[in-house]
Amino acid sequence: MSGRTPYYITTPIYYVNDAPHVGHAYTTIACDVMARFKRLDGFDVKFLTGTDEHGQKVQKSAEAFGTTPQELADKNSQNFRDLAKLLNVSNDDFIRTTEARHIKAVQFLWERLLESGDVYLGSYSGWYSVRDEAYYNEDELSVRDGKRFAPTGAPVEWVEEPSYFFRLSAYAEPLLKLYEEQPQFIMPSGKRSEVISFVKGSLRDLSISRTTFDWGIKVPGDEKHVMYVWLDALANYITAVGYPDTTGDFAKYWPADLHMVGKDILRFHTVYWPAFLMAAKLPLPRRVFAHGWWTVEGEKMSKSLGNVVKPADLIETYGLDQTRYFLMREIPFGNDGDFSKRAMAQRINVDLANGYGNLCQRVLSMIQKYHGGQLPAPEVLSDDDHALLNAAKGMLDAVRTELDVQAFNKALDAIWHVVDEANRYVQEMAPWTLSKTDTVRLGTVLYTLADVIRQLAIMTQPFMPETSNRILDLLVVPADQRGFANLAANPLTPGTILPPPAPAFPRFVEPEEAK
RNA sequence: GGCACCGUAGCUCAGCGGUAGAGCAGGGGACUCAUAAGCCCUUGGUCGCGUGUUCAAAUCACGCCGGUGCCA
Repeated sequence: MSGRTPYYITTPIYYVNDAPHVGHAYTTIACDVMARFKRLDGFDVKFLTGTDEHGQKVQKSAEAFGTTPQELADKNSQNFRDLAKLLNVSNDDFIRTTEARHIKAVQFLWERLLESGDVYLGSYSGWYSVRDEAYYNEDELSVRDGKRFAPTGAPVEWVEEPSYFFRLSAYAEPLLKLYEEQPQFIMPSGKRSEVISFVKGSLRDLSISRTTFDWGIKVPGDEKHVMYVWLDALANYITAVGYPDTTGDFAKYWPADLHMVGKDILRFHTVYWPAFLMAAKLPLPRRVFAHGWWTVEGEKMSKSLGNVVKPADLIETYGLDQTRYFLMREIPFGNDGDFSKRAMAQRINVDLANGYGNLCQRVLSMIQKYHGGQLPAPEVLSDDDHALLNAAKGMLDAVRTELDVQAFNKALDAIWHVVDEANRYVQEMAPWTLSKTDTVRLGTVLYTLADVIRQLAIMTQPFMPETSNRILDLLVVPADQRGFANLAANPLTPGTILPPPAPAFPRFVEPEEAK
């Protein structure tokens, strides 16, 4: 009885040569928020993440470590699996490009590309950067000390070898038509303009196989060649829904609703990938969203500066939900952002501890203090009560609208509007006075507040699952009544005995410098 | 070099033709349920510079300066 609408969302697959940093965490958390939101909103969600394991760079690293590429991949893939767990991410699958299911899918896809007539054997000569796993033109390079470097600063080497090519040049028109007809295929819109101008500037055919190393998926029927790592990698999105079997999960989930990517890999996802899919006669994903980068205290993150922020350290220092909240709230998704201790502490203290957390604490404490911990029953509702309840009622639509375009920060703004209204309501109703003058009215006020907190906690689940659930526990909301359908349908039951409250978000105090 | 985008309060940004806005930070006040939190009030900007269009310009056009991105 699955009448639920499917929703398929993916992170990029992370390259096993990298160590997990805050950028990986950011992408993954953003996807997790979307996935959790959609599930609570009644969708049948598939949320995929995983690792990209082939390529010359991995082979070289393995050689340098005196190990095999497979061993290196096994070890480092596990780091990303651990990261997902550490971040409390709710992915439904974790794909590795070295898995049999993927190799089978990619080889099948290759044959479809061959059939399309858009793959031909030629020979490639040009500059290649192993570090970037990308080809460059002569005029893009700079020369230092007699060596050539890509615009990214990565060294390049001259490669000359037989290679299969994909006739990407034939896809300029269809791609431009796609961008035109589906304006939200590439987001944010600034990135869309960049891709359009890139495609208009003429596309060259793409080399899609290599013969000078062998850590990759073999080209069917010509095993001297391994496939270009990006062709291999991009296909993970269809492997995970069962391709080449196009019934079952593929029929249900494909095309993907959202590929979330960092801005560095936008071109692969908005030019190469749709072109491959068109050639293979498969439906195209609905949206690719490119998010920005985080700097640290105003500086670019880099190994040489030694300022790379590790997710585990953030969680250790600030807490998991606090970190998730900060990353989603601090900047408009798509923009670059700056991570600073000051901004982090401010968000935690102002929004979480003083705003949301303290609201819960003061209300629940008053229920203990004035009502013996038993949830009061509401009597006649006043205009003030209705105003607050209506604000809460409006949250879901507002948040849904914002998350439909990945405006995580605006979604949180909308929720916090209600937090602020509720704190104001407490002040205006002054339950501490009512406790002496009008206990009937007191009961109504406290009940109203408790139910608004219930709705807030339901709404914050996608962003801060752990703490939200703790708040819902304090309100004794049954586990099966925490979906968005329960917002209006299942208000709190008067008379319920509530446990003694505990603060949801502690204030963050910078540890004293040890002297 | 070409094409985009950006330059608005100390900070981050919204507004994009009709008497300058929000959050945070700063200042003051009344309260006390609460995580010394919350609430109310408040200081603060010739909207990068210049010219033009218009009855009217942060808002449109052109030029310049400064910054960012993509491409070459």
